[in-house]
Amino acid sequence: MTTAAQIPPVTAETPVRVRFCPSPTGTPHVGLIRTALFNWAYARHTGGRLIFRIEDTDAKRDSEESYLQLLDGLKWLGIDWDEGVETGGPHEPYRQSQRGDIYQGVIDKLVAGGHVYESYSTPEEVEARHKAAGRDAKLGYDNFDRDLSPEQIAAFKEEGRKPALRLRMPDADITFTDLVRGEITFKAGSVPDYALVRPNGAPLYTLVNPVDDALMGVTHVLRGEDLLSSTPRQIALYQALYAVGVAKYQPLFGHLPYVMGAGNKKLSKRDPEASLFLHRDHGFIPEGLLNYLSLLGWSLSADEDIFTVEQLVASFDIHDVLGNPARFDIKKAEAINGTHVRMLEATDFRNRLVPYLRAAGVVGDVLTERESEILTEAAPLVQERITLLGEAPEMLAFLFKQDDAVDVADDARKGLPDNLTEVLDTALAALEPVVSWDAESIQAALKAALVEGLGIKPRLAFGPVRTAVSGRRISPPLFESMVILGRDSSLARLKAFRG
RNA sequence: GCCCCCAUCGUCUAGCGGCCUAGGACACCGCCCUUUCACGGCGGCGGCACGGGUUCGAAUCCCGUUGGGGGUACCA
Repeated sequence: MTTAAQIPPVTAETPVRVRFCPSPTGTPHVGLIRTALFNWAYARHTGGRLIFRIEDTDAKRDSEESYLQLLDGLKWLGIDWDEGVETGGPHEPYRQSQRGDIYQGVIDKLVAGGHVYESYSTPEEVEARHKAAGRDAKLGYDNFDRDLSPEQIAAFKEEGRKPALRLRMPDADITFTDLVRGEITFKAGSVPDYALVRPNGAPLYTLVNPVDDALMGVTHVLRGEDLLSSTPRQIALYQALYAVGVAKYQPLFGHLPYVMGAGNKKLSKRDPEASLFLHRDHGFIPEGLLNYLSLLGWSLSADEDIFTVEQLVASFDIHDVLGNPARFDIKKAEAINGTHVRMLEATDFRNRLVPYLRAAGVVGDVLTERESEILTEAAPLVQERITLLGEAPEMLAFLFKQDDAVDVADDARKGLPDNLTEVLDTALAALEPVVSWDAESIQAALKAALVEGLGIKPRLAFGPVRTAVSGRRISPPLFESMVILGRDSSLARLKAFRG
């Protein structure tokens, strides 16, 4: 721009202040979380501060429930903030719905400084003018009210009309260097004057978002690509805010690529894959989800896909973020989660299973001593077999059931051999004299009797035993499972299954 | 219509002029390990959208085309 009284830019020496400022509408979306994560990682990487602000200026769409979910989600993931709702800070309040007086003060200054003007045109009138002139109605506002004469204004007032307030866009190209995309120029005249305040006096997002960023001293605006085209308007506003003493400097902008769903569409809130809590319910762990989300537009190195949040923080730089949209691939997300599940320390893993077992009704609200013991012994058996914690209940349920309550799955029953009774009888006879009830002894006894004695293949020999004990075709390692169940339970299940 | 963004295996990406007969991961397909299922190991399949430049040399720089996406609100 060529305007005089340039607003100073943020420099490398300016302490980093980033913000995450969602609107509390609906349940947390993975794209939103990725934005929060990158802001957080950049703040932590640079030793800067993260501000958490709530943009609830649309009473019709915002909800308290959604606000609470945002807090819940961030807390679960370990994304914390230095200033903002709940924690407070030097720029309170952090909910825009409570900042009306502040905005009014800024509006007054903008009006007094002549940066905004009254606009009496209704959207319908603008559209009608475009049509009358043979232009596309989609052109947007036509700057009609920019130079209204005092007489015209008086006439509108006479009619009882109330004006919206619009920012006068400078008549010059607007260029800025996007932190992820590089230099971007919007040609002069391509952005019409836009509304900052509704005719009823209510401030719009277009005003309050930059105003709060300015007031809170935000240095790096890292947000979704969908806001890229509103950046020239914000830069123009910043000039005005600087002129009236509200802004100290011009922040840097970085527009993060979209998180796409299947096909070529942005992952929508309707899409189940977009729901943070659905992923949590399925058994994603924070480590795994954060790792995967980081990979959407960023990478640690050429050949490492698995890393911790500490590594993310140590290496994350907004300048390394890619500009192209990334597809959310649930398969890869799960694979990465699985790797993190396996990296968990055994006790930690065991404890994280509890809520999932509880939700599935496998254990009660409070673990009994026996349940706790079973879980401790069984958890290591499934840690390498699941990618999502939610897979554990189905795999472990049989260990917590009464011997007469084991249900047999259809596919398990279908795979049974013709000589089922013979196999079970032989297994029973081999197991009864086993003195030391440990995995090695059980395996040795069964192998000798079935594989060597009966001459059948291991998978055919152990399959019936597995089904009798667990009711499943697939289970944690059989012998270890029988150890956990104990001799009495194991034999009782074999007998019961034989009928 | 106008404005803006994006373009390497199916997907996420490494690559920032010679190290590239393009590397890794997920997915997929084989084989090995194996009491099921996994895990793990080994191997395979598969890509620089197209066309012009610039250069001794281009996936890398420039222009164009095509394709995709977003914006064009008195929503955020």
